[in-house]
Amino acid sequence: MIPDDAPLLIGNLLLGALQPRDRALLAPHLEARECRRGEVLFEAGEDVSFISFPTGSTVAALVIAMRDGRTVEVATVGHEGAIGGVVSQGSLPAFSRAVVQIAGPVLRLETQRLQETKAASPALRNLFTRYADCLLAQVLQAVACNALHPIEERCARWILGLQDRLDSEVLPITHELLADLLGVQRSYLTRTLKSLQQQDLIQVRRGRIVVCNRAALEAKACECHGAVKRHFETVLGALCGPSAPPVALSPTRRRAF
Amino acid sequence: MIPDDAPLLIGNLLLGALQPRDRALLAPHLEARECRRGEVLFEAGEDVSFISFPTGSTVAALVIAMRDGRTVEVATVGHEGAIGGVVSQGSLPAFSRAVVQIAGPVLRLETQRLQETKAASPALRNLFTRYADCLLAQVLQAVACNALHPIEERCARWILGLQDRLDSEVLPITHELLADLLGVQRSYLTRTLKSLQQQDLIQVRRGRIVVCNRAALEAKACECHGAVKRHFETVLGALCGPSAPPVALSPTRRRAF
DNA sequence: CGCCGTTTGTGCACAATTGCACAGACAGCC
DNA sequence: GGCTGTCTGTGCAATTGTGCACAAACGGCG
Repeated sequence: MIPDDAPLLIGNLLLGALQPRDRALLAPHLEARECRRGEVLFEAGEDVSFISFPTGSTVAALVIAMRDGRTVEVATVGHEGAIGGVVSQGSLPAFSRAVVQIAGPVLRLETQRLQETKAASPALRNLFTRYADCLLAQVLQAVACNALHPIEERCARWILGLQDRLDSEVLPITHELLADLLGVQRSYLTRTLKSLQQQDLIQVRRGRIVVCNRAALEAKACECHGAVKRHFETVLGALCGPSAPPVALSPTRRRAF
Repeated sequence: MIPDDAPLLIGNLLLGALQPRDRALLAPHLEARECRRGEVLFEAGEDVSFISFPTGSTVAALVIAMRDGRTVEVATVGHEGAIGGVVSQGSLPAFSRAVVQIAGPVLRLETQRLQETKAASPALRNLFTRYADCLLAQVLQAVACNALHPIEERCARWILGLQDRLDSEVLPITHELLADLLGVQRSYLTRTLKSLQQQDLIQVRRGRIVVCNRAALEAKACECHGAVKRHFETVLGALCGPSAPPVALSPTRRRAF
């Protein structure tokens, strides 16, 4: 059992935004787990029995695999949200696989418990509905982004998104993995990263990417990152933003998600 | 006021799948409207005060516009679903624009009415949650599809989707419009359509596309169309499928959506 | 019938991206 | 300190898609 105000619990913005009373309803049922990179939270077609709340710098992703084996990330979730049955909320089969991309601590909750608690608390219901709306917005934007924007811009966008969630300049990811997530060819992605490096936006290291000029990277990225972030701020900002309980990160570096 | 069993009302699969009792809760608040092609149901950023149920062969789309003016369709909704606040369900700002693509009758309902009715009926809540899950699945698949599949396959997929909703071989759409929806160049789309025509899958006419070999078109299309359709059948099939009230279409030609 | 605006067809240069092959570099481990 | 497996860099041909210009075809309307 986790204390209501445990840092772990507050390390997820959704959970952190709850009133102490609502948080107390969930806390007894939350299970802390450490997830490794690559760990599959649920597989496409499976019933989703747990909802996971990444905390700290843990990041998970919804991934769709095609018959030919190629995969793409279709949604990313960090400590700003939750993964699994966010929309369906029942015992429906998952449409996509969920994979841990950046290892770290996660809080798990049985889907059914969440359902019960939602029934009991309008504020909690409201919060999750708002998050679902944001998740959908993120995915809608990704559809458009993949249709219209060249890889370099999408790559820059993706780096920004990961940095927001990690809150660090150093992103532990290989070209290979990033290429898979973007759904592009590894060798071309290497060239793209090198191009970004030549523009002094990032530095490419073995197994990691270092952001050295965030502002310029934002300028290089497509507008999609900003559009989604703005929606999060509009819809969840008052709840998870500045007025939310402080997170264990240096204040000047806190971001919306 | 619309009678509970009016053909118009049953012409939307979601409304048609409701128990007569639940349908009676909504019916008094439904407003029938005729929509023209191009009509904007709501604009991005606006609060969504109405939810619209396309009936018959009316088709609407969620569209995202980029700063440079280019647009893409990010979700399509026909008589299998509903558009507007399906997920957010509250008075949150819409993330994307909603546009009528194929003119026809639509039933409108104030978002707030739907909220009230949901509060009163678990079955209705369940149905809408299921639909929201399917909508999300459709969008997730579109993210992957746009990332991985060449235009010809996506084009074939799109044609199948429209045909499902229209239930006709003849699709009233111009190259120009279709290119906008897919987010590709008109001149290239013309070539793509011609290629599909040369394979005897479709016939290209001025202002319309005629499907002449559905099966072969399905083979040419990417797997995405099938994957989404399967999810609809799994999640909504028992409700909106064969066991649902008959729709005014010839039985052999009925499709899942 | 003939005109006119819209829609479609096509040519061409070139940019973006794939696909594949292979060399080199790094980091951890024994 | 050297081996080994993973990760990164790069060369090159082929394909896919863009961007633009302009001609041709169609169909409704007066």
